[in-house]
Amino acid sequence: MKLSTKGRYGLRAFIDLAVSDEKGPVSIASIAERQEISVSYLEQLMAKLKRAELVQSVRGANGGYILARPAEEISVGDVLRALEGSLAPVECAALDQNKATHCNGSSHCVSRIVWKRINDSINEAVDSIYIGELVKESKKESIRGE
Amino acid sequence: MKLSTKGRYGLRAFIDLAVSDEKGPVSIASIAERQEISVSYLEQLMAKLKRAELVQSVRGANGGYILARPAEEISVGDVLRALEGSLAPVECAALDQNKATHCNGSSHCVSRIVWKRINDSINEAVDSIYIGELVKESKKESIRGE
DNA sequence: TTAATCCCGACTAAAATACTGGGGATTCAA
DNA sequence: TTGAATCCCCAGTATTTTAGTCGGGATTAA
Repeated sequence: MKLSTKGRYGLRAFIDLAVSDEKGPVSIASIAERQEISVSYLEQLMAKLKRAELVQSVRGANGGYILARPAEEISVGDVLRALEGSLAPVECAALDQNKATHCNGSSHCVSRIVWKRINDSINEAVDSIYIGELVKESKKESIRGE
Repeated sequence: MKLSTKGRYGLRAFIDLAVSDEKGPVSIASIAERQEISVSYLEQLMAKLKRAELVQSVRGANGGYILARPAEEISVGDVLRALEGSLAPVECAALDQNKATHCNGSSHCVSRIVWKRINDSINEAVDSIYIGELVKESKKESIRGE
């Protein structure tokens, strides 16, 4: 049940970007340096975030990435799903109750009740935290000099 | 963020066992057949469940496995953790706030707030469902002939 | 025109997952 | 007392996924 480095690095990178967003485009190179992630790997992560329309890119010299929407309107769930795909612990948990194909030939799969509950609770957790909050938190800490 | 087959098959197997528990020891072979899991793979899963003292084994002919405690007292969390290890989405989420080594050299890791929240919500979900409930659900359905 | 950027696809190494197989130990029952 | 039905344990292996690397191209500000 581990989150991959896509999600882990990607969220860190996104927060980093959001913190500096107001100062204009933030380059991959600068994020990579601060967050100690390789540039080429980070490129792939940013591409996913762009495809999901969470960031916009600015090409050419002095370019970089900016948020596509205010940080207050982007949830952690948006970011993680863009990076990881569905966060469902098991495929069928994300599907509609009726359309779900039954797991094994026989009978309705009882454990699906469990997968559904886990799925819902994960989504509720990530969709209730917004990047804006994390940015605030992050700025608070850098003032304290941590 | 996917659960591995250990957790998926293992929970199914556990529920299967719990449903038949009252009729005496349930053999791996019979669970494997009903749940369409290979015998040797299932052996490994049962070994984990035994180590976690969730089931007891009865060796020899007519042997098999029985629950170590009533199904009402075993949570889905107990079973999944026995099979999968920690369900934390990221290592540090499970650690104590203070003892946690900081993720990268600099500063306190803000995204840890997120990992912690996800971790808590997963655990709350799995620890609030008991195998007993799933057994009841399962019996209900087989009566209805599903 | 050049340097700083993003962009893209292909490749690869390492790790994790999902098994398979063989032989041994126990115990019931004929 | 023997044999079949069990659990038990460990080692091997194929496949898939992850986590990256690499090389070259397109765009744009200065």
